[in-house]
Amino acid sequence: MKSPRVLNADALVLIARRFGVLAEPMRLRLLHALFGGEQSVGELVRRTGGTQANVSRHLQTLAHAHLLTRRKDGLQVFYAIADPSIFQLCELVCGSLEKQLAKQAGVFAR
Amino acid sequence: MKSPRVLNADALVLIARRFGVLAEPMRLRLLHALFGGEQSVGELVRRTGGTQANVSRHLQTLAHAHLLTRRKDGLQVFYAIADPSIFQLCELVCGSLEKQLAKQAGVFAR
DNA sequence: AATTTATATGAGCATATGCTCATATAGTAC
DNA sequence: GTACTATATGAGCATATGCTCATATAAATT
Repeated sequence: MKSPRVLNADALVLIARRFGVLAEPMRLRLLHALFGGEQSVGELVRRTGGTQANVSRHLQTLAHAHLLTRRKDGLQVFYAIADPSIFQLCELVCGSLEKQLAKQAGVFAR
Repeated sequence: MKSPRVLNADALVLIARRFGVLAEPMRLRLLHALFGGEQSVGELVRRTGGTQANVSRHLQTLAHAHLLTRRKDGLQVFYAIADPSIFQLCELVCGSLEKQLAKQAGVFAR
């Protein structure tokens, strides 16, 4: 175990923003769809069932946060996961939630 | 590496909520203050410099999300970190942000 | 019971966020 | 050039979120 970080106000704002970017189901949906690799916007629209405008906006949000890379090829734009820590982040949160829900379920399961 | 999870819409909403809880500087401040162990509300008010009302609200939010435990003793209420995955979560995000900022700094540092 | 202390909460305001529709931009094909 | 396709974006609305002030609740003290 490392000693805990000391965090100043600015750092906390940055961290909060990062979490905020991950705090939308559609953005998580997009990240999830990109787990398998680079996809075009159109492909992501099809996969997620969102509107083109909305998907485009969320992709921008993710890209501005440096969680996605953007590559333009002709008419299409391809996005891909830029920050592999996303995978671990999702694993951590999913694991924690699963444990929590299992515990809650246990209250009834006797 | 484990194979990536399959996530349905409900799961994504839960995960998004969890991230949302972490997406406020004051809540991160409170978690950070609790890294060293259980604290009373009053103590947390002093440490964070927030108002009593605001700190109390944020603590509730964190407790409702099962990230904090609540223990009442006489007049005081003590909160503590309930989910140790928080530590790893913060480490991950901090590490990722540091890397990102270092890269951005490098653009100028030549 | 009345007073004091610690915490929680209702109400209201201000700001942020997400969504949609329509339109703009940029690249391709003719 | 014109027409077409893929993506981005401005505007406006609806909802969510956070903050503060005042007040409520709950426990301890006298």
